[in-house]
Amino acid sequence: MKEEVILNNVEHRIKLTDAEKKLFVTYLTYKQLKKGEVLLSYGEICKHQYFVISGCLRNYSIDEYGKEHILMFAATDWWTSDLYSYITGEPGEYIIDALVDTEIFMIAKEDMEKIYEEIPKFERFHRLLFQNSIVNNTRRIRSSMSASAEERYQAFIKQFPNIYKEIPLKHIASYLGISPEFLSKIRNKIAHY
Amino acid sequence: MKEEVILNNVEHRIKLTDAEKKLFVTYLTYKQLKKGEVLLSYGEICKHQYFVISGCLRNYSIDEYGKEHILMFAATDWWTSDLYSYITGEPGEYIIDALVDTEIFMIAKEDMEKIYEEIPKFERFHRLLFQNSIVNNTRRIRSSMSASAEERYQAFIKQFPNIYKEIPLKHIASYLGISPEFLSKIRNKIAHY
DNA sequence: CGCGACGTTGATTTGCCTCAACGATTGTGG
DNA sequence: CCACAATCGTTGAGGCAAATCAACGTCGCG
Repeated sequence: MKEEVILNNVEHRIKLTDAEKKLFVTYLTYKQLKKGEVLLSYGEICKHQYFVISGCLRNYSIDEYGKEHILMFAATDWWTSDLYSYITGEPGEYIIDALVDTEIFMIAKEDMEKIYEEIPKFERFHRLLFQNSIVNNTRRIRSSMSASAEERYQAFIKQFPNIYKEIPLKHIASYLGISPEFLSKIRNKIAHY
Repeated sequence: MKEEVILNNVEHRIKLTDAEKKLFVTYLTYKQLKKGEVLLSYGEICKHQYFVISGCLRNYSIDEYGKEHILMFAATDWWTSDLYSYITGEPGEYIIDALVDTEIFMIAKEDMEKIYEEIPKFERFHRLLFQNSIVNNTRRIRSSMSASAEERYQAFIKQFPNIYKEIPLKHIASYLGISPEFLSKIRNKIAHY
């Protein structure tokens, strides 16, 4: 059951009664995305939190020269969103699309507010989820300041051993903040020790 | 009153009754730091959240070559901590010290847990605080990938118009992830249009 | 006063980018 | 099922942003 995946994810952080589980799943919207399909487009106001059941999403922005910069990937069992737009209600500058065929659950913001009221434990859930995000972001900021491109690539492979085999190299380069050509050279160098 | 500064900060996000305010302030520990004094040293387990009443803290790591990288500044009305160590209970890799004479409130982790129990609204408070952190981190990650050093410096001045005049240039360079020499050159260039 | 921390400036080096060309693979329409 | 296009990864030449190294002037402070 798809609902079990998301319930497991939630219950990893907070305990729910059967009644709460039942209530929670009523707020979920299931959606399938084809490879390449856009979930949130540029300038759109982000009104949902997304949970990936299977597949992989990417969350990226486009700079003034038209270059893409991937902020995060979201594979199975991950949450994603454009939190800035979601919080402020202003148009977002991030795009979310599917790198492969993907299944997700969506929760609308107004439903999320209801959930906070009806099951206050979810405040805690999100606090914990966000704490975790901050730790990851911190690690990323740190490595972008102190590590070379090669070191960052090695760290990426360690952190996402599944993702890096399944998606095009250019996306990894975009996530690492380097050019695809240069990543190719790094890879070649690593292969020859 | 110093307590008013922190209560204002909290009430900016959640409403508290007088009883709750009274209870909350009993958990606060006041502390004064001299310029250069270390609040959290390398390898220490971070057991507190820190709130700056006046002055300025910096939160930084040291890489394998001995170079410092500033993760964040915390000036008046800001919270800081080593969230990774705080959450996991493992030794931290960040150092927090005072850039100028500084006054803070500290809240111990075990007291924070009590506060969550006694005033559940604080779960919400921290969720909101952390959401905000994520938005800031996201902005920083994005700009480190798509903006030049000069652009980042300009953005820094805009974002922290007070801080940048009061602390040594080398700290700003460290925050921006560039060398002090290069920042000096950027500054010079800007001064001549 | 003299020392250490800081900011500046110039010369040189380097990590990574851009551009361009080329095979290999994948996808698509006829 | 083939032909062609599009996408992708690789490789090399040349360029640029920023680092490193070194020397020097200034200032605050013990």
